[in-house]
Amino acid sequence: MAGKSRNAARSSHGERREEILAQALRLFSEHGVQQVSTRQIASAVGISQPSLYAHFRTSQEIAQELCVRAFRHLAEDLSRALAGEGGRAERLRRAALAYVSFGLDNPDAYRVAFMIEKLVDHRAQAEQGPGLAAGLEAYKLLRGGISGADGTADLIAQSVWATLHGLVSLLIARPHFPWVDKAALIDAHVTRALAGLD
Amino acid sequence: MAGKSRNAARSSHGERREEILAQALRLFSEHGVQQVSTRQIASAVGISQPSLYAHFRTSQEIAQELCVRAFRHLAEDLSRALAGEGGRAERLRRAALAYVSFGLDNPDAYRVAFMIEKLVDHRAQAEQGPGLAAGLEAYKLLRGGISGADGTADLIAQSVWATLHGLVSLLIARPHFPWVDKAALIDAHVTRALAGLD
DNA sequence: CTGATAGCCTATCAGTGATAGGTTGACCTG
DNA sequence: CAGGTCAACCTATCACTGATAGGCTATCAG
Repeated sequence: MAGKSRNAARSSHGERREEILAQALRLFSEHGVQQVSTRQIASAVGISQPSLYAHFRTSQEIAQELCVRAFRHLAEDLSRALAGEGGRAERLRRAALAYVSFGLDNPDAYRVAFMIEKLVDHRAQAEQGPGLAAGLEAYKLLRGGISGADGTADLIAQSVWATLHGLVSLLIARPHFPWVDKAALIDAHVTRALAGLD
Repeated sequence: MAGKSRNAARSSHGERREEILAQALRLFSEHGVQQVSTRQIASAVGISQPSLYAHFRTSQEIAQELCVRAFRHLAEDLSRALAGEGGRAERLRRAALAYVSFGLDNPDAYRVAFMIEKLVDHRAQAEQGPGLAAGLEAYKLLRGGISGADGTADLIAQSVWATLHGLVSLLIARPHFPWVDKAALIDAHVTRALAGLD
């Protein structure tokens, strides 16, 4: 019955943990999440590959933690946009643009949260937890900004969200598609996404 | 100059090739593309794992071939919807609904074509070829159905496409999100996607 | 029969995420 | 200071992944 609490470290104040996250973020941004191995991360940090598992239970947990932090950032952006001055339409538009900007500026986090199919099939539904939860937070803010209190707030919010997500995810996943001018596309798309919400 | 054409089989009329594709499609649907290994596919077909490489250059090529076929299917659906009877709005709506249905019915093909980041970074841009090409074909049909001939057809078409894609990809990637009634959501979303296209 | 070749096999590779179990060193308590 | 605890790290190793090398066999054209 010796100590089997080997991997139970997870001290949230660990500096090493932060260093791992920092290097992982850098490598993810450089080479894409899927192309980075645990050995690369460990090597960048200067430790052995198994040592990562003293700080994270699985390799996915690293990506997930980065994703959660990024989405906290998004939630702040949205809050700020929605709370600022201007009429409802103006604030909504600002929020929508913030959403798109966030996705394009944090493509890896965005992928982890909304574009990657986890092992959803057989595992518990809540398994994809952190990533989804962080995204849900952002969604709720959007819904709050939309709510016409007519009972269809969720339906409209989900449609608007899907509309914005569509452009972000396509621009991320297919950067070499013959897009029209991106700035004009984003502007027109956001306008169309929010049309008829009076 | 002895025969180095080991893996250069690729006889497009091979029955084995078809059998491999059929088993791969089944396994992909059951377990998800990412969770299926070449050994599983080979085992299901009844051959050894390396034998797959006599019919396909890489494992991705299998998924890509399935994806191309699925998108040929989508192009047919869209053509049929756009060519049928009814006014422009009615035909467009039918096409949009066909697009969404296709995505939800062929989530794996859809993922391969539009949701997965290939090794885009360092490789040639055209590397992601077949999947993108097949999807492009479908996009062109959509653009053709929209074209108001006012020069902004591409911008509008890309926005509409992104709008539809957004819902499809979110429903695929996040099946456990607390969605409102899906039929109602799809209906409302398509309506919003096509609003103001007169 | 001869030679080419399509299709398959076994053996093997490097690289992947993950686990097992031992070693070190800082810290706190008696 | 002695002894215990424990976080953090190591090496060795696992099962599995996609992919390659090279040899065997059956079929078919000449």
